Amino acid sequence: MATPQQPAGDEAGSVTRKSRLSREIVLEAALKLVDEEGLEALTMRRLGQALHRDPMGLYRYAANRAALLDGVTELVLDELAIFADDPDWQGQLRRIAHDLRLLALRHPNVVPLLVTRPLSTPLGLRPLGTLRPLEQILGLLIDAGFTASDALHVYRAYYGFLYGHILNELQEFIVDPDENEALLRLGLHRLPPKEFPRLRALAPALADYDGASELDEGLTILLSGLAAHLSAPLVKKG
Amino acid sequence: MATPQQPAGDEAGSVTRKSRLSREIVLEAALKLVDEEGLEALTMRRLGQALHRDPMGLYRYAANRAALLDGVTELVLDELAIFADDPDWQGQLRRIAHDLRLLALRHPNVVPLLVTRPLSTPLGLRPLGTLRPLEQILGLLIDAGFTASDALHVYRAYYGFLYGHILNELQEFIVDPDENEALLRLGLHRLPPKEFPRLRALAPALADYDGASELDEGLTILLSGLAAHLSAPLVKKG
DNA sequence: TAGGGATGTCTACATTGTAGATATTAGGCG
DNA sequence: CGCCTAATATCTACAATGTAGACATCCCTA
Repeated sequence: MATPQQPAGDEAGSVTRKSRLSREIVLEAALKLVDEEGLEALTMRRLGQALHRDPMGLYRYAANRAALLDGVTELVLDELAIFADDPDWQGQLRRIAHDLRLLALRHPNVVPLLVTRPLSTPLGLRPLGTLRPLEQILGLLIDAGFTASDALHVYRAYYGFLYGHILNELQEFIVDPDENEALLRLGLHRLPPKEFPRLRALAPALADYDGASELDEGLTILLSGLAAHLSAPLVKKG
Repeated sequence: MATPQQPAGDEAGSVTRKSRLSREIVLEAALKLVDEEGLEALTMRRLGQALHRDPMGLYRYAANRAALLDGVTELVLDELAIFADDPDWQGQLRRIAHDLRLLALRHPNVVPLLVTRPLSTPLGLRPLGTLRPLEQILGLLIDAGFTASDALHVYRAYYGFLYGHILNELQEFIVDPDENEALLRLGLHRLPPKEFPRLRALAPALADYDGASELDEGLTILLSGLAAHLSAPLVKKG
């Protein structure tokens, strides 16, 4: 009578009688696995054993592995909150950018999915969760006074820059944080000095990358430039 | 005696006696495979059979599959020519950007590698071929009068934007080019109208994406903004 | 002509995604 | 209360992958 749901067919004694699964639970377990052990650790069998389930059962919640990956990206993007009614579009875009940056830093192993999956899925067939930010930002810009097609231009430049920045920042990677010489810390000592003089000389600058402010400066340039070149609404700051 | 090199142990008669391999030949075959059939078609066995060789032999030219992928990205980036002595840095960066864009359009299946591989390899350990553009652009900017650390800032903003644009452009994908209604062409008809009104309304604008000019406009904004915010050299146009 | 390092080939194995058959459960109707 | 049906869970099996390790063969040099 320990497990009220089960009529004692399963005698083996492995106690964990599992509560009903759901797509959300599965995806969250998948995300956890990716966060902790990387993308290639997310296999059906590993995920199954993380959930104490038969791997085959997971196919009820994701048609195949690709769909599972899509689900994970969707789950991550859901963490991004967009308030489409803020009239300060520049401020709003700035906030979103920083939010997405932090999200990427929190889930670095998911970033390849974020940038890669859409490349193999036509716009109209993507998971809705990944299209929602696009729709919402378009709404934000249109509400702020942009033409629909100008809104699209702004969105493209903005999102392009944002994703590019995130990729850049995640790439500049510290090999050995214990080392205090910048050249060594970044592994740049391997590079032939003749061929890569400036890269090597820039080691210290590379080593202290302030991603947030670098992103912010770029955004300032880009957003004000966009505002100037297009049918810019007047609003600027709260 | 048909095959002079072989002392008649191999009787089966498959005639093609293969000329000596080289890393370049292997990588070029790999690139061809990726271009024609996509990334996941690049397996050791498929590549082996494309070269009429035993798959195991390929491990002499690439330590493992990951190294093979790195080699392919290196090969592709080698197509990019950078002339570090041009004093018109803006013009030069513009040209490079368009070159890289075209390169990406020519090898769309390689783009995931371009943006993804560096994420799993620390800067100092990357294939030299992928670091060369960075070094050269730094040289270009420094020669044009930028501080070394300003050059790095410019590079980051520039390359970030460029990669972002390329990703963006490759993502906006036509599902059914035969269809002449934009909504259908992009597969957007699947989206619930209530939730995605602007995206659906923008279908025509999405359908004719002029990547080159979109890239160019973004660059104009970004480069002139960067020049204004930093220790900008005076030179502008040839 | 003999040796030896480089190069090529074969077999084998662990791991993956996933199809398909089979067992087990839960709920509705007599 | 008991059976039938559909959902759900589990097992077995298979083809494909990367790659280790043993073996065979080549070709150049001495």
